[in-house]
Amino acid sequence: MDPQPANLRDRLHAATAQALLDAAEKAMLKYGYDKVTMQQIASETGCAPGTFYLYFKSKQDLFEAIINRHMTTLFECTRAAMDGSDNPLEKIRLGILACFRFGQENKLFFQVALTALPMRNRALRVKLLEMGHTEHAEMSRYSIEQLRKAQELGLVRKDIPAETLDEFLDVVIFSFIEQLAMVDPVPDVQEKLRVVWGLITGGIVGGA
Amino acid sequence: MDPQPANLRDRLHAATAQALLDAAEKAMLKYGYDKVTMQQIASETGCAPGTFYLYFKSKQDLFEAIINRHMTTLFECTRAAMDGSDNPLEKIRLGILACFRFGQENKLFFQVALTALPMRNRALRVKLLEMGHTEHAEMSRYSIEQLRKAQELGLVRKDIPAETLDEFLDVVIFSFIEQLAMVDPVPDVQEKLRVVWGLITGGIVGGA
Amino acid sequence: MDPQPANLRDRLHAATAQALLDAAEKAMLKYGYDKVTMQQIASETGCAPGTFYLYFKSKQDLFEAIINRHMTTLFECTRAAMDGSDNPLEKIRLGILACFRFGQENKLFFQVALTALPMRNRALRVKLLEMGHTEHAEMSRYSIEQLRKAQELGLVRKDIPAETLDEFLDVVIFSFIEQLAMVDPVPDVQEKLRVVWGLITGGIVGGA
Amino acid sequence: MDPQPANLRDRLHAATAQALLDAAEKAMLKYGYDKVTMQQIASETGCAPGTFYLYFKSKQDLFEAIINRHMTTLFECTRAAMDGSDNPLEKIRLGILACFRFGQENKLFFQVALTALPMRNRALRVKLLEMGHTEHAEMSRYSIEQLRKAQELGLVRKDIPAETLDEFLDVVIFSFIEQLAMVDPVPDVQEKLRVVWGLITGGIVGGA
DNA sequence: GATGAATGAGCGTTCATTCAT
DNA sequence: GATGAATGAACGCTCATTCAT
Repeated sequence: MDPQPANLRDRLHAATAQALLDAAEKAMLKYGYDKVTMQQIASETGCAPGTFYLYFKSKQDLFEAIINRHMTTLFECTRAAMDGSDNPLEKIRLGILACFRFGQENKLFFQVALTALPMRNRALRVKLLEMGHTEHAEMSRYSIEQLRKAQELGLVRKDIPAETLDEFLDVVIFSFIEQLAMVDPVPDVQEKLRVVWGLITGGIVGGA
Repeated sequence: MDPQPANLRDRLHAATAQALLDAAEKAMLKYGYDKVTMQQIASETGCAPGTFYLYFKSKQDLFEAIINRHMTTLFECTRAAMDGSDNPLEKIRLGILACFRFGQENKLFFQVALTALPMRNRALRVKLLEMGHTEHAEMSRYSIEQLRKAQELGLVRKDIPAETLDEFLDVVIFSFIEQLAMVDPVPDVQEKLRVVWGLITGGIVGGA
Repeated sequence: MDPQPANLRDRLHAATAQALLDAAEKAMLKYGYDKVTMQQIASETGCAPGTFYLYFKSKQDLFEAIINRHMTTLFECTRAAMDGSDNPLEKIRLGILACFRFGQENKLFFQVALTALPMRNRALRVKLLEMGHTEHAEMSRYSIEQLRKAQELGLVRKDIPAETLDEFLDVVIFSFIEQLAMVDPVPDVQEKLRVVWGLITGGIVGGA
Repeated sequence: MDPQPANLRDRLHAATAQALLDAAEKAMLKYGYDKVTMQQIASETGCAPGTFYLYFKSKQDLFEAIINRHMTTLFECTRAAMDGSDNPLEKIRLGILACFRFGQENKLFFQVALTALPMRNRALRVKLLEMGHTEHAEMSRYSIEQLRKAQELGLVRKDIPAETLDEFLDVVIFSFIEQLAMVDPVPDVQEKLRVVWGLITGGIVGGA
């Protein structure tokens, strides 16, 4: 993300912040955002409560830093995956696969995020924008663009606007990520995608 | 639910509890679960904070009673709506329509519930079970039964188990209820259902 | 001060507030404003920390209530005393005597106030005005008026403006009150006044 | 005070301490004693917070060192000024003039000192003694001696003990210094002294 | 049953001070 | 000697809950 930090001091600062973030994330996961106290986080992290305030200006700020970190990564992964094909519908499929993989690899994170944020779709978008995230909006724009192209190519139905289709995708994907995050043991992601993609493309009536 | 309360005392107790619930709900809606204090709820209700503790054992309990009441109503409405047809697929469609209507008519409730509860699908189910709700499970059972019948009649694809289809429905429906709750002004429910039902049945590829 | 409180509840509330004020004052006296903590005040008062926040909105507010109470009383006593004569110079003398008496009878209060407030004269006036006190300003106005009358009657020197004379009085009186507050055992107030009045009227050169 | 520091090391130490004191003073003046934090002082000084603890054992100690420095200077100036005449009353007048000048030239310092210390007269004396200051006591002794001489020469009234007269002077002078410190723009010191000296010598009744 | 004043544990946050480097 | 990241005790304040009336 920041490949050349200005100098040694800044690099150390950033590294410590990351370490604290890792530890805080774990603690928040254990108890949930509202329930966990700064003293608990500190004591589980093995440092003093004051220490966090050298790196994050409040409990809320600490939490947002955790969210930010993952969201940025998620959007980067997804975007990279979508570049794996030129076919717009296949781009969408690859993006979803990336999201599922990410969800599976970051189960704990989602477990917290899902309980701490008003994480329903609409609310989440608003929240992310408030937190200065533009990635999600960009992501949506790109996704809608692909859907439109797919419509032009006759790969996707044209009687529903691309924006509505995107919303539908958002909803379904997000819910399945949640499922991956909450279910233990981890299900087979490829298999899961096969089913979800089947439902997304064919609905519950039309089938293979 | 309890058509014959044991005696006058119990009947009075239940009536008062309902009145308190009405008032508390309004107050919680106004400020949100975490933000509102018991003194605020009491003062808006026009009674003393202590009074609530004669009817509910904690703030959390009070909140859950509010959720319960609506959930029960929601399940009753949905079930009643599904009886409007003998065709299993049409039963599902009518059920969804009922859910949408309910969501639209109880926007405020959902706005609170969605921010106060870990309301994602899986989490919600767990929560509802913890809270002693069996309705949702029963609902699912009934819904799965209809889906299976629809599969047998060739109305619904057979390559995906009815349980998975139900989960898919759950996810999509819940998300659209959220959308109805969060969006202002209230969208046209019939039109919304047409789109969602189109996506549910036909997916994003096959069209009408 | 408030001879007919609206009703029983308000009367009880006011009485409790006064009792808490008494206790808090004692505790603040013991440790000083900055040093004393709300828990200390509470524990010395024999109540819980939260209780104070039912009557005063912050530590600062509690402190100001203590100051206000005494300042109001002080100004009332002084004013009443000044009515004891028609001669403007004698009015001034009687006012000073009242201040001294008050200072002597409220030693503890002054000991706190003098350490907690930026109690130097100028700063004090500003502070009192910020706190919504107009009494001191009114007092000054009345005092200056008397000095002007005394000047007209040839009782007081005319080469210095009445405002400057008043400032001089303020300074000297306040310092002597401090002396009375800080010295133990309590000196003879009448004797003290005799000396101070001698200095005020005659300076260090002219004598009786 | 310490004209021959034992050795180079001590001399360096003392020099550094002075430099830190200069910087800390500026920072304290900027924010006030209670408000300013050690990190602020350090960052404005351009050194690390820890550094101060090599020279001063606490924040309080640092503050007292600042006070001490000024007090010592004040007493030296005053004493020097008093040597400007052989007439004991004129000595007093010259001393007061020196105090006023000093107050005027060190407005910022007094502004801090007056809000940070329990600066009323008595309290200040006690404080200064606690801090190891003997200068003020010496000053008083010298001042009282002059007053006594003036009494013997018939220059000053004899019905009031020299100690009481000195206290009176202290009070009046201190208050006028405060006035000089708090008022902006700086008043004419000579004119101020004329008025104060008039009041000190002649009181409010006898005049020029 | 209803009250509401009182409770007090526990919160997020600050900042003078320390000590390993 | 100088550093500054880390400390952690202590702060003012909140609010779900209780219980004497």
